[in-house]
Amino acid sequence: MAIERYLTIGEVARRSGVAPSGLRYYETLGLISSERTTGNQRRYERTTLRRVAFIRTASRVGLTLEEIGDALATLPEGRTPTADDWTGLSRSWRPLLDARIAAIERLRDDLDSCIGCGCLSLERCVLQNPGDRAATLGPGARYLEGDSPSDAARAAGQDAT
Amino acid sequence: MAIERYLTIGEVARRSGVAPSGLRYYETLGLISSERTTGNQRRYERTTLRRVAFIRTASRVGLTLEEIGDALATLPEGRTPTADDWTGLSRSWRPLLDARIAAIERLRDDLDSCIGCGCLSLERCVLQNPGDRAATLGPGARYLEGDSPSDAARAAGQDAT
DNA sequence: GTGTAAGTTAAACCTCGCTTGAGGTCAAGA
DNA sequence: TCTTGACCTCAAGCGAGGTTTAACTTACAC
Repeated sequence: MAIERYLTIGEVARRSGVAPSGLRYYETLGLISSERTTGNQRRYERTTLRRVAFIRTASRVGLTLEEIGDALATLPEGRTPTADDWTGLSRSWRPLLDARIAAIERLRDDLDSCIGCGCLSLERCVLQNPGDRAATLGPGARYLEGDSPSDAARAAGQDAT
Repeated sequence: MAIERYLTIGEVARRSGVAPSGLRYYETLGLISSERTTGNQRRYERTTLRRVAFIRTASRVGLTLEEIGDALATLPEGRTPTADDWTGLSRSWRPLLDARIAAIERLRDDLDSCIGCGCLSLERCVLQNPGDRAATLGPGARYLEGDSPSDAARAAGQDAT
């Protein structure tokens, strides 16, 4: 049937919106793979575009590339993933997205209630005790997940006028 | 008036959940400030706790420390911020939070619709466009985030080179 | 008055998610 | 054939958001 047209790194870059350097980086992490021409240039299968789309999508939601790699590792080796393969994988992110939405909504509502009281105090303000640390949005904020629970408990219990 | 009890960096760290190193870092960025003892040790006003709470909260939502600094700069210099000061500041984050929630919801819903077909093309299903017509529509799924200028620039650069 | 926990600085180091640069090769059109 | 642009590798750099380390000094309880 149709010729299996391989894509150059530049083509994948243009179509996926990820720079060539980014694609090479993904490859070093094992997130994508490529064939090589006799001249050592990368050639990508078309399914790579879907794979990259998935990586970008998950990345935007705040997942680390390592987590994404773990998820991608569940796709079958040695054959082109079917729609069902992708469906299962997509579905697996759903609860995570829901959790993230819920967390940020809670944050907004809490902030809303703080507008009512003007407090932002550590004693009363729910903001100081986010129920869902995993709901952090950026790489930066995630560093704080290492905070010990005792820290949070102590902070919550202290007066902070 | 009650004695104005100043707090050591350790106390602020314990109560806020931010490590001393983090507090010093915030200070270098101008997000918080401190008095010094004759022995050069930092002493914080109690309002610093609120300030730090605000910084952490905003940071969790994905704002950069620079953006947070800009917001904090609107607080009055030279006097303890009142509840009203804080209220105004909190209110100013509301649209931002709403926007973030909307973005993630959209991501989730798009992903959801893809579960139906398993494509993950998000904009135009590749499975339904065997000729990869989606490729002609420009860089991939990035539109979901609202196409930041840097993304657009990078994509454009790719096309140009 | 002394031991030690807590504080100080500057600078180096860390993770993440890439980009940039140097130095060189490959592929395709005029 | 020549030229040009796209590609290669490897190493270093960036920016955000901090932490760690080294080499001290201070504060305070006993």
